[in-house]
Amino acid sequence: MANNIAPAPITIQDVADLVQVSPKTVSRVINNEPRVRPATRERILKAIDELNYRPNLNARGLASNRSFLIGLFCARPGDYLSEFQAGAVERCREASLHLMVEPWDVEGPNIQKQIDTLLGQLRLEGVILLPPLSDHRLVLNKLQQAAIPVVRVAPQENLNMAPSVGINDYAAAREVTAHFIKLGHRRIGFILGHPEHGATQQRYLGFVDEMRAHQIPVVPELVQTGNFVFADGLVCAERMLRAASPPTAIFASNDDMAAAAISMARKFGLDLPRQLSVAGFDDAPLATMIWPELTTVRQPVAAMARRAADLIIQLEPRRNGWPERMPRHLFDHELIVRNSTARPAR
Amino acid sequence: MANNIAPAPITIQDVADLVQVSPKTVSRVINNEPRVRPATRERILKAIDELNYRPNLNARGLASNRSFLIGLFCARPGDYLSEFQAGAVERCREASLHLMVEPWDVEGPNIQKQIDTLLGQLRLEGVILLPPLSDHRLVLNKLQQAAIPVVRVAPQENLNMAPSVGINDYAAAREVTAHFIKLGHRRIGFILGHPEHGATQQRYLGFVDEMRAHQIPVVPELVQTGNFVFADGLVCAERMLRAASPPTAIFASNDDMAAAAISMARKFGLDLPRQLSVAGFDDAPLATMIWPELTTVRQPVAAMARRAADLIIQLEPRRNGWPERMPRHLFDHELIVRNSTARPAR
DNA sequence: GTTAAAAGTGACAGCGCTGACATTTTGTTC
DNA sequence: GAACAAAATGTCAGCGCTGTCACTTTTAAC
Repeated sequence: MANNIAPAPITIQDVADLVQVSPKTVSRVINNEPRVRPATRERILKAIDELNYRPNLNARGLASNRSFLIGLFCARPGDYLSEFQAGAVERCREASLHLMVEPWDVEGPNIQKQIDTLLGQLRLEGVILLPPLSDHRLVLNKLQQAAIPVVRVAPQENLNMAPSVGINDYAAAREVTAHFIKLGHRRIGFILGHPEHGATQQRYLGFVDEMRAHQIPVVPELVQTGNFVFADGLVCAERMLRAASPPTAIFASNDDMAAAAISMARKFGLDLPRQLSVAGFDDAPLATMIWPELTTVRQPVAAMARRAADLIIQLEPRRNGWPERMPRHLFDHELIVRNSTARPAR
Repeated sequence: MANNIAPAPITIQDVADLVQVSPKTVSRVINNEPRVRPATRERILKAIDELNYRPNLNARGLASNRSFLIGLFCARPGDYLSEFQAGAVERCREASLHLMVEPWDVEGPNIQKQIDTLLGQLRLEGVILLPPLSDHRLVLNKLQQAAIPVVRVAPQENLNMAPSVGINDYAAAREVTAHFIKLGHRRIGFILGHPEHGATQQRYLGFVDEMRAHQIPVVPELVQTGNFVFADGLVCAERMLRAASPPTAIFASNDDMAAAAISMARKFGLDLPRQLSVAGFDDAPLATMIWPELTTVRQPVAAMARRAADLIIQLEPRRNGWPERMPRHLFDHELIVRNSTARPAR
């Protein structure tokens, strides 16, 4: 194997020498500081390009006590993560930051240790918290103590601890419910998500309120709790379908569980969507991979991710303190009607 | 908002002072170097723990010209990525390294720039290449020039440029094909994956060879190329089903496309699996979320990821040069038979 | 007990950059 | 064209750690 010698790395001094200025001036250009004559800036930029100079992040970080790292904390990987990640990375790049993804074991006892290590070693410049971490008190407190900018994604409570991004889950859930009702459904089942997940409460609330608004009773038997995973959806759906008076429609808190409901309905030999309408939430890729295709709610995940990263980047410069108000950035959702929902059979 | 003062960070000097040794000795302990009296090591370890000292990565990196960063390069996020990521991160943590995920635009013209930035700025200590990047000459060359350890995941060609992890796609594909044949299928369609993706060739070869071994002709009309995505699967399946003499079975190179084949078959009003058997590859979560559930091949993705990270870590210490032989780490796959495959209708 | 080798420890410079502050240059005003 | 302010640039130390090499102590050998 060839044993290529690493070429002598180019330093800020090399650039300074070439342009005949002090390293400090080059530094100013790199960091986009003002007070550099446009002509000088031009020459330096040119030299940087010519020499193909790349500042050493370690040196930069050591001298300025930065890390150029933003964390994306999440409980477990999933589709949502992938998409979110892509959006966040993109934005980070523009600010020449880097994104590191740290899957966490939320349940485990060593979350404390994990957080200490990450904050101590990495000195992250900001952290994006995906649910259910968005509402994890311990994590939030630690982060606040360390004075690290945080953005919470789809948080449950409005803790006024950090800005957040999300959609109006409540309104979206009302829309889906209204869609069912308009089709003529009255016995509507609901599958709740993970109890600690931000969206869970809001989506359920939206469902209940819309039902109430139409004076339709919410039957306890037809409200089941899943964990946002397919397997749980199966169980929940089965319970409902076995009920003395089964639902004509099921509203699941996410697409995985909705797919499970469809799968279970098929096992019960139901004709879909005639005998059972199902709606999900998220518009995951899965939604159009099953038959019938899912009626669901689309979230602009990538846009939300970009904003989240952006907020960190914006927040970051003023190290001392959060803005007084904690803005909740709400994005527009979209009800996507496909053929998993239809008028109920007579 | 509370404006917590960042506590004065603890440095190596603090530890040294407490134990009454030189910083260098503490450094030796941190880096697991030999030539430290066990008793001294003990005392230092204790002090580190007491003070809750965390070495500053930037300083460490600057002084020793390291970065403690491993890259995971991928073309676009997906389920496979999530799972892989989790496995790799886990292993990296054990070696107190960090994983950063960099989604790349493979097609784009600026891949060159991206790579330069990443290597120049981040000075990654190693890179794991996910397909189709595993076979990307430009990327591989750059990485080799920079003398950065690389592990290729599921590579197409055995370039002898870096160790790799993967399964025996060829053998697995033969097994799936044999399964079809044993059930009594003769007209079997095949949906190829992304042409640059490592597994594509091998899987197709396995299919062809097994067909040949049974003297069953491979009908050109029934071999279609997709891109590993659902939408392409639809198109490929439609073409086959429209053929003068349509297949009784379709073998798709991955689960997404298999799901598409099922979806399309349904649109043709076929009774599944009686009138059409379908098999996929990967055992994605999707495989059990559709009906009928997919017969497919399971890869031990998480284990492969761990190994990949491990290889980087192993490779890393001896900076000068690759091992002579480029080991291909092959993992055991598993044929998972579910109900998407059955005897063909008479 | 002497001696050489090996093991253990320390002194010190410097990695590449930026913060704080000093100095020089330019622009503006009368 | 002085006098001053503002803008532009430079000087220099030091961020926290490790590499190198020098030094001291222990061990082993005779």
